[in-house]
Amino acid sequence: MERENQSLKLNGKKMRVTIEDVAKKADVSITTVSRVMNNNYHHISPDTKQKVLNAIQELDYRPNALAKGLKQMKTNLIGVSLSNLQNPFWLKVLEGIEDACQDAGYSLMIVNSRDNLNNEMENLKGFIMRQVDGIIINPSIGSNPLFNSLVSNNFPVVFLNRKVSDLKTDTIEVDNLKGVSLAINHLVKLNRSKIALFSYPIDGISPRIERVEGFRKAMTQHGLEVNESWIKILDEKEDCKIHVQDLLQGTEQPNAIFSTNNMLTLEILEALKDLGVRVPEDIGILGYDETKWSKHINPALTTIEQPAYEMGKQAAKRLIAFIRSNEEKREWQPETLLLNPSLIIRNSCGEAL
Amino acid sequence: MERENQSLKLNGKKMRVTIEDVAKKADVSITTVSRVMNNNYHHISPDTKQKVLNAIQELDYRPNALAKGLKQMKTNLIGVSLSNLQNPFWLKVLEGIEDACQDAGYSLMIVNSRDNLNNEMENLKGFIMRQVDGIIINPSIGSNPLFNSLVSNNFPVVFLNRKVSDLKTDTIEVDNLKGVSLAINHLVKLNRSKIALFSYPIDGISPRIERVEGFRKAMTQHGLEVNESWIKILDEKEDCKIHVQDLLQGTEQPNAIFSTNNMLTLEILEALKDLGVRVPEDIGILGYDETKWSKHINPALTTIEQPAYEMGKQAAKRLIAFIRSNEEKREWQPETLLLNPSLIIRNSCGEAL
DNA sequence: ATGAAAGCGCTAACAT
DNA sequence: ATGTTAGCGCTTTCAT
Repeated sequence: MERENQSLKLNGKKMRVTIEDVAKKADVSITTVSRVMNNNYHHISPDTKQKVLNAIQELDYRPNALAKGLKQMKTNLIGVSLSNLQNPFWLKVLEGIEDACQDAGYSLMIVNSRDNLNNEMENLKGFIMRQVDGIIINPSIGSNPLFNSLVSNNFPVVFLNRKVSDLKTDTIEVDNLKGVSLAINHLVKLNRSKIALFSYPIDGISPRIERVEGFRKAMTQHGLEVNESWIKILDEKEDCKIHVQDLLQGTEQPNAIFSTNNMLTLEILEALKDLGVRVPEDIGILGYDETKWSKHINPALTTIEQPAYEMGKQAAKRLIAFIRSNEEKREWQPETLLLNPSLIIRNSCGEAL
Repeated sequence: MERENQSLKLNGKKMRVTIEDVAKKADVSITTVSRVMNNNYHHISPDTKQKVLNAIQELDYRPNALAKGLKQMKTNLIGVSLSNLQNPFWLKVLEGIEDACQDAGYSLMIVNSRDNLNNEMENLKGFIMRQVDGIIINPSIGSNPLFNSLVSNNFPVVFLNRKVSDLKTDTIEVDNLKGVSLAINHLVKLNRSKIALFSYPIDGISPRIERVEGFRKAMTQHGLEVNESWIKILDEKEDCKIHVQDLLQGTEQPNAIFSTNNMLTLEILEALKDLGVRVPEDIGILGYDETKWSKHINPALTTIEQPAYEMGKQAAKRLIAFIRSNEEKREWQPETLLLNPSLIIRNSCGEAL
């Protein structure tokens, strides 16, 4: 084959500069080039080092990560699989992941499974084939059979937010029971104890389970009764207005709505506005997750804040420790980290009334 | 080396199943395995094919994409570099990119340069080293010296939204002049012709330039005068309230604000609220970009919508065509695609008054 | 219809 | 201090 003009443009096609080209230019062996790049092992004379550095610069050489990864069985790539990138909460998480990974020299491969199990499986397979060093995953709906195989193979995975039953894994969660309790306490304190709850379908998703369960628990603790018909579970595609309407047509009416999801909160607010119901005069609303817009909507939203950035940061740190531990053939003990939510008080529950 | 128990778990360490393992299990050559995987070339007897398929399944084999990519000089990976993932506009774009790429069998490597030139350069270098087949980039602030080298090497790149001067490239843009004209027409029609403009720093960013220039142009066309002190340029870290205050303290006051960025709009709205200025009674506001929250803020925002999803989709399609063209050693003619914005009328400009 | 072998670009023993 | 060489796991030419 035409082993020669490798480093020339072939009819306008991109040239690829390889380590060999650098070696030739610097008049050293490729090993030497490799060594100065990774400033590895044995001392190298300042002279040759400089020669190599010059050659690299002149040729604008960039090592082929595929070759390097193939050889080293390590890619410095971390796969991040998120269930729903549209939700700004996850972008905050992502920022935490990004920062922690950048510090440690890892790049990210981010995929969006859009709460679809099939997408998630395809994405994970892609990660595996691309030989990522580890995976951070916010599981989508449904139980993914691949999780089991990953975990039992001791592959570095950290789960985010949603617990995966039966698996002993690293998981970063936010204390949902506490979050809900914060919310209900606040409402009760404001004499808004006739509380309705809105949630997207539970579908076995742990935070959703915990928020609804936590709701019952918190209500009970306050000696309050839970009106089952005030627990509204609805699909993302469903018309929220119908449920809100239904809620307001009962014999008795709630004086507060606890929305367990930030996107859902927007839907509820719109329905309320359409129906001419005033917030917070007629009904209070308390949301989950702080967002860019929380304080700008009308009225400014009282909400449970989750430490999203921190969550991402911790997940990445944990994963990287996991990866290192595997590299050094040490044992790894999975752990669950529970972060604390907090309450941001604004005006949507009638605080200023 | 212990070439044997390759496919066994080494003290809990993940096993790697290779093509060789499959070949052995199916009692064929690795070539044959490769062939059935890629159902390539020569016919293979149904018998052997089935044997191989079985072996693959039993071993849960997944080909190593690094090795494959190294050999084929092709990764089926597309790098996406965005200037600001926090802005929901870009997530919509991303969705379009995702859909188009998935259809064509490409995976994405998404990075967030956070409007920082250094990050952007590092991210691009990472793309190159990882041998992505092409890059979609929304340039961050500043001129990136790498662009030149990419483009002149005929490397498949598509630019999004921001034009890169002097380079003959594929670029997908939205017609900013038209967008601004839509906005100003609307305002004038509502007798809100004393218009102030808010923008983030121009910094040579083409859509910002065009929106401000377009503003002047549109005003002139309506025979309106541009009050220079009403053109407010401010940094993301700056306190927006000061500028709003300043605006309201002049001898003459605007009756409308045209905000050229969706994040900025939230800031302005907050400042206005803090200052006790009513929207739209005292002043109207018209924003750029439609978002999830646009209709939920108070009052519902009248805004210029950009076809974000379409933008992403077109960019990806264009890039993939570029890649294919290179693979087939055909000539490629870069083009600029100009998409159309539209006006979404709600209540923030006093439409209902 | 199937297989042997070269080689993609790199790193890491193992020389010297 | 530097070089030689054997792979990493795959695809692809060339044999058979």
